[in-house]
Amino acid sequence: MDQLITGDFQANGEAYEPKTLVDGAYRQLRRDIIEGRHAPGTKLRVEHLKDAYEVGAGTLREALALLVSDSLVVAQGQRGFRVAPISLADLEDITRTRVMLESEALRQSIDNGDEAWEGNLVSAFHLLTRAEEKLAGDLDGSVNEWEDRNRVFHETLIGACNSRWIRHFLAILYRQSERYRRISVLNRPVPQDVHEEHEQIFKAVIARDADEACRLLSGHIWRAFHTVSAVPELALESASRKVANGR
Amino acid sequence: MDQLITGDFQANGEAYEPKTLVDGAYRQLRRDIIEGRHAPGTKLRVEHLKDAYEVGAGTLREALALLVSDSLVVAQGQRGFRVAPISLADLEDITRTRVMLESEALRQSIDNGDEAWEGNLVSAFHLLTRAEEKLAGDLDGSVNEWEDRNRVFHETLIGACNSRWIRHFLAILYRQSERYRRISVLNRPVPQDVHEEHEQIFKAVIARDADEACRLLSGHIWRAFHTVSAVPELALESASRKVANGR
DNA sequence: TCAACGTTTTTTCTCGAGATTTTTGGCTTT
DNA sequence: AAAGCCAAAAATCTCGAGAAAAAACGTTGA
Repeated sequence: MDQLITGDFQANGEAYEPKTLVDGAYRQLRRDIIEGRHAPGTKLRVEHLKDAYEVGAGTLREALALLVSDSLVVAQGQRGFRVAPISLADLEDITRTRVMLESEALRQSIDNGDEAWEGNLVSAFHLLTRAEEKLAGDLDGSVNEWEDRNRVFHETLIGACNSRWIRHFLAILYRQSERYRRISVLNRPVPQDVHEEHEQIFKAVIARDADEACRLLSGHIWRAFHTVSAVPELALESASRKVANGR
Repeated sequence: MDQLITGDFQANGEAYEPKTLVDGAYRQLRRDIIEGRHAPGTKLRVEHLKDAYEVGAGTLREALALLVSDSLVVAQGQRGFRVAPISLADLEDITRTRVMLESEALRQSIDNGDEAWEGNLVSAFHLLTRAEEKLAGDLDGSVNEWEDRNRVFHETLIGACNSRWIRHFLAILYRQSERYRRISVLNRPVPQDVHEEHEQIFKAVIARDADEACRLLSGHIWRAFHTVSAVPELALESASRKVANGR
């Protein structure tokens, strides 16, 4: 299978070697936006960024256009690109929509999943558990590892869902969520309870109890929302203010 | 409010004046793909298309990148762009996902909608009815008008849904559906029953009967799926074959 | 002090040409 | 005849410079 340039999750977690400069710039930019190095609402000036990412202006423009796919960047005709703004209302919308889609996807996954899928899930859960242990041990740089494995775990949960469109939309929403979560993680580390939540979800899925699994998953996603919304509004407010100022 | 370049529906149905060449090429290309002038699976050669759309190569590339947002175009690293392929399985997935999202959206819309929204809906239904009369009269060029007004009607139905993300996803799915519908319309005109279905949905919504409205809407969308799937598979098959051939 | 206006500066948008990769087509060999 | 290989052709990808638009800034006048 060819390498398609899309925002979807990759089937395997292997390292991805960008085939073109556009693709490389696209991935770097996406990462920098999600991890907050480009603050929400700020302008993305091509002249400035092309040096930072070491590509031509046209190349960078194309990468930015691709990022519009993921709703991480918005384009305003004749006035350039800017990082998609954030707000608490938006996060609530993301959360609600994600709960709806992810519940449906999990249900389908539990229905369709074979033993190979179960195996993948066991593996993903194990790796996530290890990452959570390291996180408690407060090792530096383990946050990125946790983020990766958390993503893979959620991705694997719905991996046997046979609706490509639901998975596509969830990939977009997950990235959006990650952006908000990164902000809240700066102030407060991942709570202890999260591991227990993951474990409960894992057990319910293995037991093929769809109702219980969806109930737990919904609670899990909503709890993440409340964690972020409890963060001093400064982060969200300042972002909005930048947008209001228009620069 | 500024003009954002996104694939979402516009709030008003007014004519849109493209602000940049990229934007213009994007809209023209989108239309040509949806209406089947670029067959599913075919390669989109920049060298060839830049003349047809009268823009530079870089500009066209950027427009193509924007079309990836809508999943109407897929990019393969180092091997250019091509029109997103179609298949019956894909249409079924689109339909199922759309039913789920559109039901939820309609429910929210019925809950939230004020009288202004009701007014818009009455207007949209009236215009659609007129278009359907013309269609029965077999006037040429009325298909495009019907498509427009059908889109506006569905758009208005969920217009009072306050989830921006659901509306965003539905806009994408609607465009995909339209693509399939255009193929089936070539062989068979819009069935008579469709008008009656629209009327029933309209009445249920005005009566604020969410359950009944969703039931009717789901049936309506699924019926469209069955209409397309009844079409001689030739259109879908040939498209798939082109993809398999890789050119 | 404030508002309006015209100039300067910055930034976006666009194009054409060159380098790299993929694809095509023909040729040889088994 | 089929498979493999090499050269030619086409297409993609990339860059830098120039035109058009928007934003910033200082000046003038009330």
